[in-house]
Amino acid sequence: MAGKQPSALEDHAGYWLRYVSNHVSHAFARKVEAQGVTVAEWVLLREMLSAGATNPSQLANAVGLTRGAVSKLVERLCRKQLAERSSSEGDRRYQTVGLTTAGTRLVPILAQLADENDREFFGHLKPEEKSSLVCLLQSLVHRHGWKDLPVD
Amino acid sequence: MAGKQPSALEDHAGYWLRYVSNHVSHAFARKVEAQGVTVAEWVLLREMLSAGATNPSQLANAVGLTRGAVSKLVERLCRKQLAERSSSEGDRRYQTVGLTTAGTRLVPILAQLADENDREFFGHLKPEEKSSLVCLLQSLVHRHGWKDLPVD
DNA sequence: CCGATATAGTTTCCTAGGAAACTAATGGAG
DNA sequence: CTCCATTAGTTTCCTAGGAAACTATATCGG
Repeated sequence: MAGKQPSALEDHAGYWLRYVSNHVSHAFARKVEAQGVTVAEWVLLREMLSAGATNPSQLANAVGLTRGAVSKLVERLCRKQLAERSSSEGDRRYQTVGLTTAGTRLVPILAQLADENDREFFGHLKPEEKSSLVCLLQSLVHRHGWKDLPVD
Repeated sequence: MAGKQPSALEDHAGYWLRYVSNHVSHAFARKVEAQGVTVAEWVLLREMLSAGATNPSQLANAVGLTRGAVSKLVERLCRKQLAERSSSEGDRRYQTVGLTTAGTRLVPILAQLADENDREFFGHLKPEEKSSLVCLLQSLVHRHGWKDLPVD
């Protein structure tokens, strides 16, 4: 008798993961929206602060977006005066993108919003609960050899 | 001296959550794609199996999508012969949508793919690790009073 | 009974990002 | 040197879903 019901949505850890992740991300999106940027833009801006001036391709690689997506994203950031492109003088196929002064000033503000968001949702956890959650997630990343940083 | 660096992406639990969630969901998306459906369609199909014949609005409510999105989704499912609409005889504003025979047959297959996906990513965890993860996530859902089921 | 309001579902418009075609520039083989 | 392959970045096309306008129906107050 193969009389088992098909499993329900909530029977899967992946369901709960996505459920919570979507809510947390959405809440963060609304926070950064107040600063006029999207989550993807925040990711790129933060990456640019770490990396210094880089190429779009390296950014794409670092954040797990396609070059096409990064191209559009960089364009948006430039229009918002948060980043600027400059053509490198050597190989003329390459560009260099870097933060503007305004961009550099904005990153810490966004970082604080990220901190707040994390506190809002995970702040009530005991330190060891939170760190075991993060460790578990990191171990999954490591175990499956994921290297990129998928924004979506 | 406010000499602290702005926090990095990886400093946030939300980052790891989204990172893992995106990968797990994406892997699942590729699995169900082989059956010709999307994740959102799976969610709706599974919901329709549980709920029996319902209205689009109730579905929208149950899965946390807008009515507009559900309208399009139902249309797609009908075109794929997995669901069918019928106008209820009472209030003519209401429709009833239900699974077709093909839809009913597909759900268990998709459920199995969901099971496999969960095993692939969480199967290596000790039972108590997995259940503490799920419990933690569920407690977040409860704590923040989230009621909907956001697909995206 | 009639007009105002509310509700179910649809449609239109918009944004985001992926895939893949395309452009420009480089480098390498002959 | 020339032609071809490769690489960086852009653009076009496509899909998905949200917001809000829109249509049709129903209900309620007078």
